[in-house]
Order: sequence, then C-alpha cells, then structure tokens
Amino acid sequence: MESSKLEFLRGTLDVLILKSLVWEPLHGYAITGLIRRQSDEALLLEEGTLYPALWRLESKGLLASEWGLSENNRKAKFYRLTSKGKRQLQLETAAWEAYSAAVSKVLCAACPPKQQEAS
Amino acid sequence: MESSKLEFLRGTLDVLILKSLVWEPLHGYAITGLIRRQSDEALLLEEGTLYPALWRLESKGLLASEWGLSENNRKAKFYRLTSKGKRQLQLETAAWEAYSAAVSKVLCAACPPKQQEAS
DNA sequence: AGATTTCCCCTTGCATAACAAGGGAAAGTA
DNA sequence: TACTTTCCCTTGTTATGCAAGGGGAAATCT
Repeated sequence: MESSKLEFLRGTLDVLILKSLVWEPLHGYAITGLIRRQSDEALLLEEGTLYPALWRLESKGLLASEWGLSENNRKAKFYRLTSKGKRQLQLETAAWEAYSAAVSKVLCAACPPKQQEAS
Repeated sequence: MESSKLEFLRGTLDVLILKSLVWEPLHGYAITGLIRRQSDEALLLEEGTLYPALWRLESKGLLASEWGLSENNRKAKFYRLTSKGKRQLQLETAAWEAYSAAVSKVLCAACPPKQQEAS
C-alpha cells in the first residue's frame, strides 16, 4: 500500500467525501473504495484521515450516520448527506472549480508579465 | 481588501510561487501582484503567507535571493529560480495536473457506484 | 483447528502551513 | 504635516492530513 504523497488533499477532502455520498449512504470503508476507484487509484484515503473527517462533517450537520449491516453482513456505520450537506456539496464543488481554474490560469500562463495598466 | 476565503491554497502555494518566477526574478510584493493578475483577482496572497513560503523555498534550495532596487527605486529582495527550483516546478506542475484531474473525476462522476468487479 | 486475510471501527500525537494580526521603514504626494 | 503606497518581516493560532497504533468479528485457507 504505497502512499501517493499527494499533499494537495488539504482542502479537498471534505468535498470528496460529500460527493461520494450523493447517490446512497455508505460506510467509511466503502467511501475510501469508491473514491479510490472513481479516481483511478489516484486518491488513497488513509483511515486516520477519513474517520476524523467523517466525524467533523457530521458535527457540522452535513452528514448523518446510522449503524447497519454491510453487504458482507458486518456491523457498519452508514453516513448519508443531510440537506445542509447537499447544499454544501454544491457550494464546495463550485469553489473547487473556481479555484482549480484560477490555479490553471497561473500555471499555464505563457507570456512574460509585461504589466500593462489599461488607464 | 475583502479576502476570498479560498481554503484550497494549501499545497498549491509553492508551485504558484515557483511559476511566478519562471520568467524573471521578482520581489515578494511583485509576486503577489503577478499571481493576483494572472488569476484574474482570484488568488490573493496574504503577506503572512507569502514571506514564510519564500523563506521555506529558499531554504530548500529552490529559490535564491538578492537585494536590489525595485522599479520604484525601493530596496527590495529579488528571488529567482535555481536550477533545482526549475526542476521542482516541473514536478509540482505535473503533480498538480494529476491531482486536479483525479479530483475532477470524482466530482464529475455521474453514475451511481454499481461496483462491478471484472473477474 | 489454527492461521491468515479481509472487512470495519477508532484514537493519539506529530508536523505542517495558511492566516490574522501585528510591527517597521522609506519614498512619494497632498 | 499627514497620508498612502511600496516593501519587509514575525508571532501566535488553528486546522488538518497522516503515521502509527489498537480492537474485533467474519470469511477463507491450510
């Protein structure tokens, strides 16, 4: 289980988790698997990262949890999006897109600065 | 000077700074202005964020600095990319693109999970 | 039966780093 | 004189991702 050393995760973890729950409630273990698969093995969440984040999101009222049984008949805690969480998902998705576009503008900037002030 | 409340900055600050120096040496104040302009006012670096980052990058050997005079004849510390910094810029740019693509895959995923294992 | 793996939950402590909020100084401008 | 702009920096706070642990129950393998 080699780690990917992606330090970018900060700031995007929450929106990834919220998105993973947009279809149906999932337990923590399933969330990591879904995100891993949907990202083509690029995003590998550590459990020490995931569970505190779930707790955090629940304490903010964005998630709600309930104990149940997994597909394998194991005891598991299922998380679902609250309506507040759905709203937050939309906000954060938009924020990510804006931020990502802004970074791309800077990283793809080709010409020298030539700071010309239109007056 | 309303702040933009973009919490995503974590992890991308370094590559943004490195990129801003790819054309010519700049002093700190000019770096914030360049990034702000190139991102269409989306990325507003706080000075308390910038200067520690510059120090950090210099201590890693990615930047080198030299005192000089700004366009306005003020004393200013100019930073330039070292060759190690140029290499790091390429690595981090590629890492950003990979990470950004991975996040987009997850956030844009449209279909329910339907985890079908090809065996 | 015993051993191993997989599935699932969680906690503690650490390090990093972005930010708020300060302080300072020199040059221009009104 | 007072104010703004340009430039530099530091300290303290807070958030959070991660490494590194621990635990337990069910399935599978030998």
